[in-house]
This record gives sequence, C-alpha cells and structure tokens, in this order.
Amino acid sequence: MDGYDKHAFEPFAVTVDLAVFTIREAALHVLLVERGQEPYADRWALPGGFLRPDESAERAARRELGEETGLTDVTGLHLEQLRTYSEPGRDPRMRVVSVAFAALLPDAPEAHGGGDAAQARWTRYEAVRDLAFDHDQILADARDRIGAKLEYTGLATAFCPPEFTLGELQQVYETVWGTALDRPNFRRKVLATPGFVEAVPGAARLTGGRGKPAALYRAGTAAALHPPLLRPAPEGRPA
Amino acid sequence: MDGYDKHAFEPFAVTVDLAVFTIREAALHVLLVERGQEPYADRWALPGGFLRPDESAERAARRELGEETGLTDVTGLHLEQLRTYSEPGRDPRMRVVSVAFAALLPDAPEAHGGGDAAQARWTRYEAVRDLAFDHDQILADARDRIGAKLEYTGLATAFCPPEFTLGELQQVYETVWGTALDRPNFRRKVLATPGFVEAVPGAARLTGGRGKPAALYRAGTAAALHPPLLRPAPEGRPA
DNA sequence: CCCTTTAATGGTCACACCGACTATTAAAGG
DNA sequence: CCTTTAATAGTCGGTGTGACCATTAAAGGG
Repeated sequence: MDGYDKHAFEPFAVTVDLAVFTIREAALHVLLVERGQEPYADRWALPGGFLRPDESAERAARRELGEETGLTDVTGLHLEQLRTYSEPGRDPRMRVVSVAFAALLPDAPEAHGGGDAAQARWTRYEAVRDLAFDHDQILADARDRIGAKLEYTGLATAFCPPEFTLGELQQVYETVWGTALDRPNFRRKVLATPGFVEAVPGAARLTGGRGKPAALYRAGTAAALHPPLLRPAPEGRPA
Repeated sequence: MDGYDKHAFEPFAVTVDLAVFTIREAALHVLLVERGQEPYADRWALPGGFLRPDESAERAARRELGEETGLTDVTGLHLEQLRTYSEPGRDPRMRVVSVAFAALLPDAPEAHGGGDAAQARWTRYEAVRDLAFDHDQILADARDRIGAKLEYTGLATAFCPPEFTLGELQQVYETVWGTALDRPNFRRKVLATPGFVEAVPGAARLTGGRGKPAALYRAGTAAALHPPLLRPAPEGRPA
C-alpha cells in the first residue's frame, strides 16, 4: 500500500457505523436512529458518523456511541471492529467508505435522543427491516459475528452487568443463538472452562429472584475459551 | 452513520494492504515489496495501493494482488478482509485509512516484479521485521486470524492446489500453527467432519512420493467445520 | 403456616470424540 | 531383495457432553 506513485489518489469520505446490541426481555435488541435529512430521510439507520481529522475509527465509534446512547461512561463497553463497507454505490451522493463496529451493552438505558439523530430507539432484532443504506447487511453481518464469537470467546459477559448469575449468562447464549440450553450442562461447561468466569467472593443474589438464590460471578480474564462452548449442531447429525 | 449534518466531513485517502501468504518448503512465506520512494524508501512493505474511484476495497485488493504477484488468474484465490487501520499518525504525510486483506495462495509463483513496487519477494514469515508503516502489526494480525480460522473453517484448503493429499493438508496446519500433529488422528478428524474434503473419484498420487501413494481430495463445500478442528491447548492443562 | 411454584445446584450414565500408540500396506531407492 | 518412507488401519483409555433425575432454597398464595 501507500505507493503514491502510479495512480493519483482519490479522496473519500470515511464514516463509522455501529451495530449496538443489548438483551432486553429475553430478546436481542438493536439501537436505531431515525434520519433527519436526505438521503433516506425519516428512515431508520444504524448510529454512526464521520471520522474527525484526528481520531481513529475506534475512537470515532466510541464517541458516537456515547453521543447516540446518552451513556455517560462508554469506556468499559465492548466495541469491536467488524469490517469495512466500500461498495461504490452504497451512498447515493458520494463515495463513502464506512468502518462498521459492533457494540455490546449490559443493560439498556431506556431513553436516548442525543447526537445527530432525530431520535433513537431500541428495536427487537427480528423486527428490523428496510434500514437506510446497506445497514440491513451490516446488521446481519454483525449478528452473525456475535453469534460465532460466543462460541470461542468470553464475549457473552459483555452483555452482562459487572456481576451476574449463570442464569443471566445462559440467557445471553439462548437469546443470541435462538436455542434453549440445558441448565446443568451449561453450568458445568462454563465452570470447567478456565478463565471464563470467576466467583464473587461471598455473595449471592436473593431479593429479586423467584427461586433459589443464584451465586454471582464476574467476567474472567481468558480471551479465548478452551475448550470452546459450541452451539448445538444446526441439524443433519447430532453433535 | 452518513449523517452529513453536524460536522463537515474530511476527505481521507483510502488504500488496501495485502498480507499474501503461501506455504513453501514447509514454512509460511509472505509476499513483500520493496518501496521505491519516500516515505520508507527502500524499506519492505506489504503490497497494496489506492482505491480507485469506482471500485470496492475487495476489487482493489484483487487487482493489486494480480499486479504485484504477476498471477494471471486471481479469481479463485482466497481473499478475506481483516480489519481497517485508521490511526491518525500511521502515514507521515497525510491521513490514510487502509483496509487490510489476507490472501492465501496454494503454490508460490516464483518470480514477480510487476506493479508499482520496485521488486517483490517471498520471505519467510519468521524473518520479516521492520516493515514500512504499521505493516508489522497488520501482518501479525493477519497471521493470528489465519491461525484461528483454520480451527473452525475449511480455510486450510485455500493453501492447497485443487487436488491435494491429506498429508499436504496436514502440512498446512502444522506450518501455520507451528505444532506437529498425529497423522492418523488428523486423518480421522478431517474425514469425520462433513463437508471439509471430498475424495477425488478414482485417483491416487504415485510418482512424486517416496512412500505409499496417497489418495487425492478436493475442498468440500462446508463453510464452517462441525465439529471444529481445535489446535492443541497452548499449555496449562492438556485438552 | 403449609404447600405449591420456581429456579439454582448437584449428580448419574452412556456415548462420542480425542490423544497416544501399534500394526499393516505400498510405493521408491540402493 | 531389503531398507526406507509415508499412507492407511485399528486399538484403548480418558474426557467432554447430552439427556436425564434429584435436591435445595427461595417467593407466593391459600
């Protein structure tokens, strides 16, 4: 790269787009904003915006995340670059190259509205359709990536608050994968994977629960899960 | 994204960078080009170049791949987007955002030299150091990604010619992972994974080999490996 | 206050898979 | 013809996993 010789370089606009996920009411939700102006005025879209002259795409993504969600502290949130979308026709007015990110939030701060967007809203993933630009594609890619990374990384803890129960963690897997998991087996597997979660010294959750109080855990330090927590075989032959 | 409202957008130069891998003499090799001009003149770098006005990053990457390797047909080669590097200081002269790709070649077309670069050369991965820009980082990221994807996709076949033996396939894993694998076990695992490889109807390789002739296989159709072919546990506890 | 409901936790059992190993087969080379 | 080399076949024990069943500890209702 960076051979500035043979062909003159063309200037491009560079943006970031964010697929912000959270789990609410046992369903996967996505943060959408309503566009205020053309193109795609009044259509829903993923939050995002232009790169500023002196920030990286990662910094821009985190800044936009704060602006659009109204969260005061976005430092601890999981933010992950997905891929870059650069098809020539993806923006009707000019050449825009967009770096897409996925963000995972534990709880869902209810109201939002700050930032550029006219308004922002959490929407059930299944109900999302006809987004502006190629955002349907970006969102689908993001969801695939998240689902796959649950298998071999501790990413699921990014959907949980700092201290969580194994039941909540299992909820994350079941919601993202769309499958039910056996609770004792899930527990055994998670606890057998070193570095996935670690027990909170001397606590148990009591008040809210309906049944037996559950022990609390924190996210572990392992980047990769060994062995991985594989999702049930799609079909064909049982794993 | 794509809210052109609040902040004026800044123009950026957009490039693609390619980490082109092949396996030669049982060692991982990378294609490097020597830069002809400043910055980093006479330093080695990853091949790449500017996006043209009407092509996507994917198209630009494939075009550059053809230009720099001298390959006549780059349609079948595995090309995969890694991530985008956008740190403000990564190019000393101006703001350049670069979309990085990994490419995998089966054989190694010996000589090259076309394209922008002064010259191009295959280099052992271990011997690579002090590349221009942030290319050391890009290359390391690419290698990590390739190694990880061998586990849960059929990517390894992209290093092999259209018809290959299981021994060659095992070579790929051993070379990229840097570990020795048990041959009967590897064979059993590969053949037990549906869609990974399929036998060539009625052929066996004879002439070149020193021992018993090996059966030939083609790449299968499965995108993901179920179950995955996990690499030996790094350490700690045996898997 | 007791009994039901709910959910977490504990445990069993059989099977599949996997690593480590040994054995056999089929070529090339001297 | 014997040795070397590499592919292929098969065995065996340990472990992880799915499918279950059992127990515990809370909340809620009559």
